[in-house]
Amino acid sequence: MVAITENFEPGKVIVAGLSDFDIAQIFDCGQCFRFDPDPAGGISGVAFGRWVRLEQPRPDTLIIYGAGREEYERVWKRYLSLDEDYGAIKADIAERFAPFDKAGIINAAMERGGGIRILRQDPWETLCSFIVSQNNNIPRIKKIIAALSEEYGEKFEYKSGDGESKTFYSFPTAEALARAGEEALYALRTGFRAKYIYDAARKVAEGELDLGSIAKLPTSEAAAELMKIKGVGLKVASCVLLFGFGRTEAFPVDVWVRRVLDKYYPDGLDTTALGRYAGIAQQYLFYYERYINGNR
DNA sequence: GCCCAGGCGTCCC
DNA sequence: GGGACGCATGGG
Repeated sequence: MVAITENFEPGKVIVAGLSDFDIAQIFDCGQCFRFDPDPAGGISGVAFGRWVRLEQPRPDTLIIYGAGREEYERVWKRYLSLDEDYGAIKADIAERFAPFDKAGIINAAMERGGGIRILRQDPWETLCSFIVSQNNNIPRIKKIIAALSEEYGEKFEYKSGDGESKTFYSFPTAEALARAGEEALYALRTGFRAKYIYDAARKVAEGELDLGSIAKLPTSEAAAELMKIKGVGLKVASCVLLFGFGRTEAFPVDVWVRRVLDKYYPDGLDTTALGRYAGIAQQYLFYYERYINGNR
């Protein structure tokens, strides 16, 4: 069911009629590193240089603090994939998996992580985030992304009508990171990834790689372009395509998904036959194995 | 202390 | 094309 927006106030948006939507799952399933539980309630964070706090008082209702109606329609609706019919998407996934999945693992995964939505994040930020993610753990990935933003992003002050205020930083541009230089990036405890972040920043800043053009390429060609960056292999490229370019067919295989494939699909799962929502299915499986079966 | 993390580049077969 | 290994750092 597509979201129905029933009430808007300045600086606050209420979205009702939701299904297949759970902010806790969306922001704690390893796709986004800039949102965290907020002391005032719910979850808050930064995207596209804007700060918002999200609350979900009931399963079918979302409150967005820090955005007005126009901004919701232009930014957050798309970011949160509230313009997608996840009921239909799940039905498509179940059908595609049926030949491979006698045990019904995908159905269990869709049950447990049923509120996940694939965010449509900024491609550049997503690229840097998943470069940082390699051989790294999520708390530390978050710390590094925050450090990059505080050091080289733009500083903003958010103030609501009722006294809520927040200082936040946008994610730095490619130009800003290229200007900073590799050594400065290394100084932020990025480790061996500093040269990778720098290479990405330099290529994008100098126009050697145009993310806008990549957005128009077929998925496999787009992946090949992204993999020209040092430190970007198939897995990182797939994550960037899925979480940053809205390519829901991209199917990242990391250690957890590898485990899922070996464990539940020993006879093989043809990941190229899973359709245009394969990446969303991948995210249900990732969440299921890591957060439900795994011990974190 | 130890193992491991949403991998990748490099070397070697 | 595939398997072993090193990599910076810090979370659990």
